[in-house]
Amino acid sequence: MLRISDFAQLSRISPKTLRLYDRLGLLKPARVDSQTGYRYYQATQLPCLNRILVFKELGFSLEQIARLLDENISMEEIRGMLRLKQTELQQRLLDDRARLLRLETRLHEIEQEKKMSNYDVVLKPVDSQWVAATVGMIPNYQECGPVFDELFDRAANYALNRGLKSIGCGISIYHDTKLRDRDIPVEAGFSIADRIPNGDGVWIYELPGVETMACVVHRGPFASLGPAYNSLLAWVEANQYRIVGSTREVYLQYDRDGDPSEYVTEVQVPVEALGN
Amino acid sequence: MLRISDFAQLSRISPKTLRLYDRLGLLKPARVDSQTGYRYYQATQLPCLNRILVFKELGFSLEQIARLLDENISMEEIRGMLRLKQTELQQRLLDDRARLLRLETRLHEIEQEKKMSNYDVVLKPVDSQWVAATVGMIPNYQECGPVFDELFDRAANYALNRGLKSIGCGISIYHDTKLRDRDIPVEAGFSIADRIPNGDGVWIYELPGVETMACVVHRGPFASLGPAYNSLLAWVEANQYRIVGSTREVYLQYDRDGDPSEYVTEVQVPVEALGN
DNA sequence: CCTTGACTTTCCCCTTGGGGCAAAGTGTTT
DNA sequence: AAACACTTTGCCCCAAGGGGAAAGTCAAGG
Repeated sequence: MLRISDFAQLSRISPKTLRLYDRLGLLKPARVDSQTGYRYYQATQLPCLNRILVFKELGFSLEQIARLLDENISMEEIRGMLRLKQTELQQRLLDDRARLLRLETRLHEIEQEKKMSNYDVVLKPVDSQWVAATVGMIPNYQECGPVFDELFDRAANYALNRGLKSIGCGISIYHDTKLRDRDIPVEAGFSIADRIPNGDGVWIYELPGVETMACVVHRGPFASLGPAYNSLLAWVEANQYRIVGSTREVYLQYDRDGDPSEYVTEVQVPVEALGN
Repeated sequence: MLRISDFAQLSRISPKTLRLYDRLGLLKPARVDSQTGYRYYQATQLPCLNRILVFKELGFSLEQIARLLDENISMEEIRGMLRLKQTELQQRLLDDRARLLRLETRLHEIEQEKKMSNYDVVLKPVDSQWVAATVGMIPNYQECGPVFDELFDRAANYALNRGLKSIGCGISIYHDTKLRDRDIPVEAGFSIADRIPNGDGVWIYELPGVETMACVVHRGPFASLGPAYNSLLAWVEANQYRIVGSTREVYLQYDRDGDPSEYVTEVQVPVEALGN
């Protein structure tokens, strides 16, 4: 009969941990002195402990291990749990590889430019939302202000006249950004909470959600959005994603008569992981 | 000015989490009403939050992120932290790959044999230890009992006559196991707590520790050690390790006149990861 | 036989990054 | 003025133990 610290030394598991395993029912001591509460173990319990350690090393929680050690468990169920853990591990490998790539991209950037980019690209899902949108065409990216003003005004006036008490953020959508850099078709509109009918060249529809949207937030006038786009697109390429939809701009903070340096705009582009 | 849940919706971060970041100094609200304690945020704080999210996604702790966002941090220090995280991630990738391999090995075993092996192989470091050992030669693995008995007796008697109050586990070491299966040179001895001089063909020396020892525990008579060896060696090969030292047997529970089915023996083989 | 030191027990608090819930206070709308 | 949505702080919870305290237990030395 071994005392707890002897068994601990034999197995290289701390007494604290052995007490925990006792409490959780993973490994009961061979005998517990009912007078003193002292735990006594036997060397024959080492194989059982080793099985616990193997499962732990494979990434199972102590609760799952308790299930795996249960007498009444079928081989089928064990296999199922292993399979589940397998796909879980595979997923984590993929995630970690992507993470490492992002980290190395950032390291490169720091080492090349001696500073950190002003833009941080995040991936997030975007929910679908109802919008009141107008459609137009801008001549190019420099002279689009007046066109947008008119499009947004039309959408806003229509929605408010139709009884909406408030409208959400302004949103614009650029289609075909790759094929042309002039005479670009755009949508401009607002997210809305309540549904109203179409009319006056204003379409009410549900802008679909996007599972993975690469986003960057820009602060300042629209004329300085260029670097934000550059950062976003460089990130997408460096981290092995592919653009799978239309670019959006969300005007989080905007006041036509306010200080442009206070504008806050989120640029969003739907992406999909390239590699596997 | 946005209330906490508005800002939460904008950033897809829960109010709870925003409060936590406030408390940890990661992201203070633009204004806190001193009367009510209400937190008010501004859209211009989104870039800062996004930087936090990026670092979090890279695997940094909130405490580390607080350091990374500190104004007084140098580019050098940031680079250092990123580099550290990089090697950490690389190591985790290696570990996870090994883990996955072990898991798949086990799954294969279950699917082939419809049951789990009786032996669980664990990796652990083994410390160096002082031993009192004798050297001998066994004709083969079947008829080694008498030789071992004599070798162990000699070592034990010598140690006890030299004043040692107690001796530790019996240990035997097999050299050259690959080159021959008969006339095998072996060492047999005991771990000891105090150092005594050599003599009578008994060597006192420090058995070196092993960084990574693949171990399996067998319960039962020595004659049935074969399957334990088979499991251990099969595991080493399937999981891409290489044997880098002499096999050891540690007799954790042994009584020459006791019931052999109660014997507990640990078979140890020093290994090293093959792949990289 | 007694003391001493090593060991063991239980109990409580701590770690990360929040989630859940309760009570009490605020803000906006009808 | 009441109703309802929102916010605040505070407390407990998760996993797998680590650290330490107070009290009890064991074996060896004097």
